[in-house]
Amino acid sequence: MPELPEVETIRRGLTKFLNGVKITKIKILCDKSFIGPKEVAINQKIKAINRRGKALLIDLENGITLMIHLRMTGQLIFRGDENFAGGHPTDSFVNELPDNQTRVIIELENGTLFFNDQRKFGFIKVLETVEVENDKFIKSLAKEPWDMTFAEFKENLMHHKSAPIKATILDQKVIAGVGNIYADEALYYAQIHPSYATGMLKDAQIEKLLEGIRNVMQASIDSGGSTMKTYVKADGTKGDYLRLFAKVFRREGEPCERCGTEIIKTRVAGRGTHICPNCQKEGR
DNA sequence: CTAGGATCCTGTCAGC
DNA sequence: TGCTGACAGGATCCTA
Repeated sequence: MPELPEVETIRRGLTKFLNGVKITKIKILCDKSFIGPKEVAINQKIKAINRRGKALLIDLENGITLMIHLRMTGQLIFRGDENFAGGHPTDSFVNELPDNQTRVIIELENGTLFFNDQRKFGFIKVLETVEVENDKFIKSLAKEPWDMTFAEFKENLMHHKSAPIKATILDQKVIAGVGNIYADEALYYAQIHPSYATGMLKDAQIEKLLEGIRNVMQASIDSGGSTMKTYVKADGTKGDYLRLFAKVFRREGEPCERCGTEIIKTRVAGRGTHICPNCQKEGR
């Protein structure tokens, strides 16, 4: 999924259910999915839940932090008096758990948190809270979109002058939290072709792109991200949270909201890419 | 140093 | 039906 808005949505949701709650047991079903000694987290209360880029950081009272990265297919599903689910949206949000994609089970005083991950790219990692900032991934992460100035963004971009702009903004060292959905959405917003060479961008385009990244992510957070609520609507039918804010992502064949031209799907930087071929012309 | 491709892993879907 | 290859909301490692 799990790009910045989805992780932020999970952070907010889990904070509501897990803050101040004690972890009683951790069951690891897939060794690859849990890095470090689980014992240090047992019988510890959750003190705070933070986020950096796409990484979720669960701080415990004893100075331990559980860093969770969902990568492509991770999901966190809480079952208790109330239920909450976020991450890669699949039927596991509502199915009986554990299921065949459950990798770690964290039992708490007030319920159970399931870490599900079809492709096993994601992980939970045990760190000392004071060492989080020295973690290789966290350390190399650029600033959050809302903390980054135009000048910083431009400087980071210009380390990749010949790369396609889409590849550049997917680089977490350039700006934190952008993934395949928001890259496409932000480039559509700024009317820049994803293949355009980064070094060719004008200041006005860079400005618009940063604005686009912020706006599309904020719109997703405001719409509730990919949660159980957006996955299953109140009447029990399935929703699609992408439709709440996405203008191009998975909308190939539909008319562009701005000009009516049919949105197409293509391939840039090795990733599926959605554009309006009229609003985002090659070579600009 | 950057750029681009392969790689980790499992499941699904389109096309024979 | 059964097989095959492509692809998937991410990041790292390897090579040029």
